Amino acid sequence: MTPIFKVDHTNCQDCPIRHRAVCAHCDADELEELEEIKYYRSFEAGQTIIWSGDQMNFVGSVVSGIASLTQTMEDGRTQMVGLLLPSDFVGRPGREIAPYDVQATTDLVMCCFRKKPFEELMGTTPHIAHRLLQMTLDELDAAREWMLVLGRKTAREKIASLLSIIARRDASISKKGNSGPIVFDLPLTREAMADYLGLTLETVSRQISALKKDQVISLQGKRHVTIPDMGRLMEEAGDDSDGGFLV
Amino acid sequence: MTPIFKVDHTNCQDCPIRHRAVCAHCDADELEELEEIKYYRSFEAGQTIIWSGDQMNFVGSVVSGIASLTQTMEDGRTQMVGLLLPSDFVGRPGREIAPYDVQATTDLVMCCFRKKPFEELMGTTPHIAHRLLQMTLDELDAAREWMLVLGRKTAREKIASLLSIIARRDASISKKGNSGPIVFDLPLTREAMADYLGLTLETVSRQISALKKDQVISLQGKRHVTIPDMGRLMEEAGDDSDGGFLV
DNA sequence: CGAGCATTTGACACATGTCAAGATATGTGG
DNA sequence: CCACATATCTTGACATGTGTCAAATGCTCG
Repeated sequence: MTPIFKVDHTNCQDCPIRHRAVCAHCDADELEELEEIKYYRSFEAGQTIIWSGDQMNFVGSVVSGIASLTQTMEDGRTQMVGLLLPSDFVGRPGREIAPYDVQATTDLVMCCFRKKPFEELMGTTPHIAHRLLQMTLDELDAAREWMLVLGRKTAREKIASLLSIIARRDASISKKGNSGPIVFDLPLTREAMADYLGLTLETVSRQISALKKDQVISLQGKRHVTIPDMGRLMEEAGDDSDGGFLV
Repeated sequence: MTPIFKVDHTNCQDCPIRHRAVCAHCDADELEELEEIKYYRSFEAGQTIIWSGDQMNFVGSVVSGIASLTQTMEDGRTQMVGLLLPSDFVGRPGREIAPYDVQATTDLVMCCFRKKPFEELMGTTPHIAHRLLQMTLDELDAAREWMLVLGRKTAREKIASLLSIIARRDASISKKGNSGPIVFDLPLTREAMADYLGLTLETVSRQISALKKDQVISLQGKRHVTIPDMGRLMEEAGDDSDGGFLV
């Protein structure tokens, strides 16, 4: 059933996330140790990778595709609490039980490590532990940034915030000149966007239509977005338009 | 002006947060190194400890009292993104500029470390780095828990969630038998609660009145709260009442 | 070509925000 | 110790943004 997507590299040296993932700071020796406990897994869009409450017997990195972390209340209300992009880390060393659902939002490849050996490796290779601390602190900042969005922004600002985050990420990968229009594909359905933003999918749809009418964005099809003026979008997001963002 | 509150211990061995803070796993030698770069600072309720955008030249632990992290938009909307209790860590090794305001919500004592030496110590004493990773992962979980509150809960559920968090914390410190009424003082003004919950202070006030009318809570004065039935409160919070909480 | 999703749009309800007044605590100076 | 001044909190009336329910439209893929 599960299709195996191509992993077009075989060793860590050629890995596309080599310099950004949890293994970023590792030297050749350390990589060799990681190679021994790693394996690739592929998931198709929509598949659940880990169920909240499950035993977690691996941790790992997203190699390609997008995954989401979601929490669900008993009555079915759900909130996405994290969006995992290539190089992001999944799982928590030292914890047995998964606290959220992890789902593949798009087709996805993960580089997994068996949990026990990985935890042991953490103790002996400070480079891994240190990198994981950095990444966790970054995620904490991102989560707090998102708390402002959820708690204080209007629906329109929420949509603009989400679009500018995705646009910024795409820009940081494809390194275009930073003026001129930005173009990308939305990797999320309206429902996923709603779950991320704490809105309903109807409100998401309405606000996207409104932004389109006001020419803040334009759409080709449902998913292909063009942003003629990034500064304008960031104003709509309620952020400082001078983009004061520290990477 | 700034009153100096009593710090009734002089060395780390007698410190009330010795076994919970970033130094928890340190052995005697490591503590000695920390002693050399530490100093205490006191703040009175309402004082700002660090302004967003400021240079940060120290990191540290909350010894007593409560601090809050807040983000502010240009038009003045503010969202609290973290509540720091005794033993919680302030600041981020490897970062120059503070991303949020840090304020003393109550009178507060911090155990500060000069940033540079602390960062060096992190490199040489894995116990500190490891503990900081643990604590950061815990904070990340708390932040994500809070994203569900902000994004999906009603005003009444938000208030109940906040009360149950504070109640749970107080219970974990004062270790009462876990049935029977719980009593505590609210350390937050209605406005601070509103900023934490993404509400207005009027809505906070109304919902507290409503919970009081429905006998979920009772008040003696404005700040002194009694919870006759913790399970009931957690139902109101929309959480599983069987308290499925992993410490 | 038709079935099944994803998305858009409309009408209406309701929760929460806004603005304004009063009430209750808290502290200060006479 | 009292009286006033100030901050905090409560309550009311009304406005509005977002949710809910329902139907129509547009895609995608067998």
